[in-house]
Amino acid sequence: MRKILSKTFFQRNTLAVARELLGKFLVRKIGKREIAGIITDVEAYDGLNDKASHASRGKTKRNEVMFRAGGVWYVYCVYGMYEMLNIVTREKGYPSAILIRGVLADDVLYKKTNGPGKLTKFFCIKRSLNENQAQKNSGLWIEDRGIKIKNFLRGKRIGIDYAGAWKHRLWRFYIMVEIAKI
DNA sequence: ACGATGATGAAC
DNA sequence: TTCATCATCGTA
Repeated sequence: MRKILSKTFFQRNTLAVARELLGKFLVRKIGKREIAGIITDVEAYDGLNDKASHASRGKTKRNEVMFRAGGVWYVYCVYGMYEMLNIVTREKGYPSAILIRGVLADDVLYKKTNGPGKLTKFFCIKRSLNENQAQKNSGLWIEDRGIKIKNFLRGKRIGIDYAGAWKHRLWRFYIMVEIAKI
């Protein structure tokens, strides 16, 4: 089973989408080469009130894509070095997105993709993908390949100590993966 | 524990 | 135009 997730999947409650992204496949195609990995770690950033979200201080040039209808990529640079990959959710006008923090491709690649900055580096994801649809024509999309995640963990979002009370929200969803010794 | 490294947004 | 901040990572 291989089904590319459509706009309607993303244009729903952000926390529900985040939870359901666990076990889906992130697929990257550059030329003839295709690489894919199971999504294992995500964080939700939802609405204007969420003080951890870029949207909390209103619309800016950078976060404008978060206000669009769900199903497009939001890619930005943090700490001057790392690209962060987010998928926009909800309907047009509601700012929200999900940060993809971890992907399991294979045992070797896992070590390289355990973290949002490493993930984008090894999937060759750059800011040129910002605003693009999560569909084949952009070279980056998400597929349902039939994996069902029964047990997952929730936790606080990483690196948002500035967010006041919002830093305690359990809006990180992730699964632990046992890695065989290489 | 800390420095790298540069885009961003708010202040001036 | 300046300046503090930052959804991180590698090294120690």
